[in-house]
Amino acid sequence: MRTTKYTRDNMVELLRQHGINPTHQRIEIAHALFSHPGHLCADQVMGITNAKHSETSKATVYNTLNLFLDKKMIREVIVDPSKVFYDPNTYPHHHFYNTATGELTDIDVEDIGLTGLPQLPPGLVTEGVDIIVRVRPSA
Amino acid sequence: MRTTKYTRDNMVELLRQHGINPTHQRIEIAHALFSHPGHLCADQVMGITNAKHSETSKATVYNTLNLFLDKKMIREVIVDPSKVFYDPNTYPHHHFYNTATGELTDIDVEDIGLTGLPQLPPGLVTEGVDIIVRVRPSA
DNA sequence: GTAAAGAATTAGACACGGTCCAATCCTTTG
DNA sequence: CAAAGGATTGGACCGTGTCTAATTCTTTAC
Ligand SMILES: [Mn+2]
Ligand SMILES: [Mn+2]
Ligand SMILES: [Zn+2]
Ligand SMILES: [Zn+2]
Repeated sequence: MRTTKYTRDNMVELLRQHGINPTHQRIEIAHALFSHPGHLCADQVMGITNAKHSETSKATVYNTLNLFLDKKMIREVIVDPSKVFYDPNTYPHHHFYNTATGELTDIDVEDIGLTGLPQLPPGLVTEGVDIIVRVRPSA
Repeated sequence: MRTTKYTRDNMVELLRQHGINPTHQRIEIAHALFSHPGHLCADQVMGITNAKHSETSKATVYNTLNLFLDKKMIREVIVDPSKVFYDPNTYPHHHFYNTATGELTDIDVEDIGLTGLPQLPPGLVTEGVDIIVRVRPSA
């Protein structure tokens, strides 16, 4: 569990740790992602970032999210055919996905045991394993 | 393992079994899905269906795929943020996803052991569990 | 401090998967 | 055959995401 305060200063630090030049917009976007409980889509990031003063364009939001992904400062979660979710938690973990509300919830990887994955064909390596438990309201 | 021959007649049968009125277009689309080794996207379905004589519109392709999903004659696989894959294999199974080529490969569910999923919050039921192993060429 | 170079941001056009709609066509039934 | 309901259709439309050329901001060089 992370217990850091998500101040602008800490965001600058975090960006530098990932080799990213901290600009106004990048700091704001990082802050939006890390200070909100996980799993925002680009749209929401833009909304939060521009809530007070509109200062970050759509192009920059996407540029920046893709830069963060590239530098592995965040990861993406693909569960909805119509949009990507961005996840500030890069520690290995899995997800519940509420298909009714669109809500994503983390599942700690410690709890999970996964066995019996077949051997990979030669010439391939595993990039990651995603487990998605699709859930919905019971009645 | 299914060993059926995917004749038009068998497609008609299959459609009826799922309570779907078998029309020309639906038979062709079902045939495209079931006679090709799994995991086509809408685009490919349309290409195959219209390969000889163009006779099925984009609207009908999407209508029909969504109808098949509704009736659980096929399932969808969401791994690529830009398009949905349609899977004629509705028997529970998981997937390798080659992020370089976009190729999807089935993993038999028999082989897999998965333990330690946390209790669901009350009022929720599990719809399904998807395990996606993302792989890429090794060097 | 100023000028030039490089990095980042921007508006808006664009691409593309997917949905919607009103018009047409097909099939069934009486 | 006529009427009704079901299915299909072209094309407009929508939302996410990318691209581009112009602008602005930051860094470096003098
Ligand atoms: Mn992307
Ligand atoms: Mn869909
Ligand atoms: Zn997460
Ligand atoms: Zn499959």
